[in-house]
Amino acid sequence: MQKKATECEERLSKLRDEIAFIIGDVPIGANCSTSAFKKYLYNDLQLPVLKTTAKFQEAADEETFVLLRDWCNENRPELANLFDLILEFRRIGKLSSTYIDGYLKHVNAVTKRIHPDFFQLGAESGRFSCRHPNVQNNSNDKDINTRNFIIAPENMSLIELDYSQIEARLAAFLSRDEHLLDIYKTGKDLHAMTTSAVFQIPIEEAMDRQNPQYKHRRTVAKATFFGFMYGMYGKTLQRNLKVSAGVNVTIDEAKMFLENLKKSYSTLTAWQKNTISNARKNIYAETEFGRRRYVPNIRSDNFMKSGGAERSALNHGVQGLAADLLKLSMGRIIENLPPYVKPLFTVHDSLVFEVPDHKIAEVTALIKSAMEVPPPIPGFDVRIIAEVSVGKSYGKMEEQ
DNA sequence: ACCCGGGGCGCC
DNA sequence: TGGGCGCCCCGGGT
Repeated sequence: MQKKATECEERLSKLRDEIAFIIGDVPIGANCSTSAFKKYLYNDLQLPVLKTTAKFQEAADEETFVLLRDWCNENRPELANLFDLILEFRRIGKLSSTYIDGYLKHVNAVTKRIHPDFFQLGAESGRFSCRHPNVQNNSNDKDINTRNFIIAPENMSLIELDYSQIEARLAAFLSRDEHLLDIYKTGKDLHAMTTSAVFQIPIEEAMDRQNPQYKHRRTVAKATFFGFMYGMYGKTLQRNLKVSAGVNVTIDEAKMFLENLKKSYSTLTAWQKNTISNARKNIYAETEFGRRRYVPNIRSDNFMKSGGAERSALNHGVQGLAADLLKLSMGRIIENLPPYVKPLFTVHDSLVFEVPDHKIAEVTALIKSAMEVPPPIPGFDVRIIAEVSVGKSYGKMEEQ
C-alpha cells in the first residue's frame, strides 16, 4: 500500500504542475473543486454553464468537464487538454484519499488488518451497510486496483460467490412476465433477447458474435434493460450511455429503446404499474417476506417527490428481496461452515471467504449449493445461480 | 475539536 | 427525472 501511496503522490504532483502550467496559480485544492477554481472557469475564462447541480449552481463534475472539453475543442482548443488533466487528477485523488490513505487509517495495530463494521439493517431495503471503512464500494480501477490490498494469507485463497443477474431473476418471478420467465427457465441469454427487442432485430442476429455491432448493441441493451427495470427516463439513459459506456445516441433513440422493452416485457411493465399503485394505496412497499419500506412522499403533490417515492417503491420489492435472499443463504452457510473457512465480507449480492488452498473445491461446492437453495416462497420457480471466482487477491479474481 | 450541507463519486 | 449506501473535500458554523 505504501508503494502505491507514493506512486499516487508522484502522479498527483505531476498533474498539479501540468494543470498549473495552463491555469497559473489558481488554487485547485485536493480535487479541483475549490470555489476559486470554479470562479476561474466560469468568471475569468467565461466558459459556458453546460450543466447545473440539483441546486442550480454551476456544476463541476465529470459530465460537466467532458462537455466543456468537447466545447473547448471547438471554441477554445488551447484549453481542451485541461479537462482531461482534471479528470485524471480527480480519479487518482479519489483512489488515494479514500482507498489508500483512507484504508490505512483503519489498520488495526494488533491484527494489522482492517475490520470494517457491517450493519444488518443499515439500508432501508434490507441490505447491509458498511463503514470504517466501507469495503462495499472498493473501486475496481484497471490502472490502480485498490482491491489488491485485500489479500489471502500464505497457503490460502479468496473465493467469491456472486449471484448472477439476481434482480432480473427476482423481477421475472415477481412479475410472472412470460418472456423473462422463459429466459431463466430455458437458460436463454437475457442480454441477447434484450438486444433483439431493443434494436428490433432477429434473435439470431443478436446472438451472432461475428456481427460488427455485437458488442455495441449488447452494451446498449444491458444499460437499457437496467433503466427499464427501475423506471429510468430516456434522457438519463442517453446520458448514462455517453458517460459510462462512451456510446452516443440521441434522446429519441434512447426513448425508443425503452419503449421497445416495455412492449417486449409488457407483463413486467404492467407489474411495475401495479406495484406503484399498491404502494400509493398502502403508503409502503414490501418484499415477499414482508420487509416494508414506507414511502409517504408517494402522495405528494410535488411531481419530483412523488416520482422519487414511486421509484423507491418499485426498487424495494426487488432490491429488498435480493437482500432477504442473501441473508437467508448466509444463515445456511454459517450453520455448516468448517472452522478453517473465514467469512470476510459481503457486497450486496456476493460473499467473500478465505479458504485453505487444498480445500477450495470442497468449500466452493458447499457454499454454492447453500446459496442456490430457492427461497421459501410458494411457487418460486426461477433458478438461482451463484458464480464462483478464486484468487490470491481481491483485485485478481478468476471465474471458475 | 467538532458539526453541517453541498457537491462529487466509488460500489452493487 | 433508476434505487441503495459511505467517504472525501470544501466552506461555513459552533
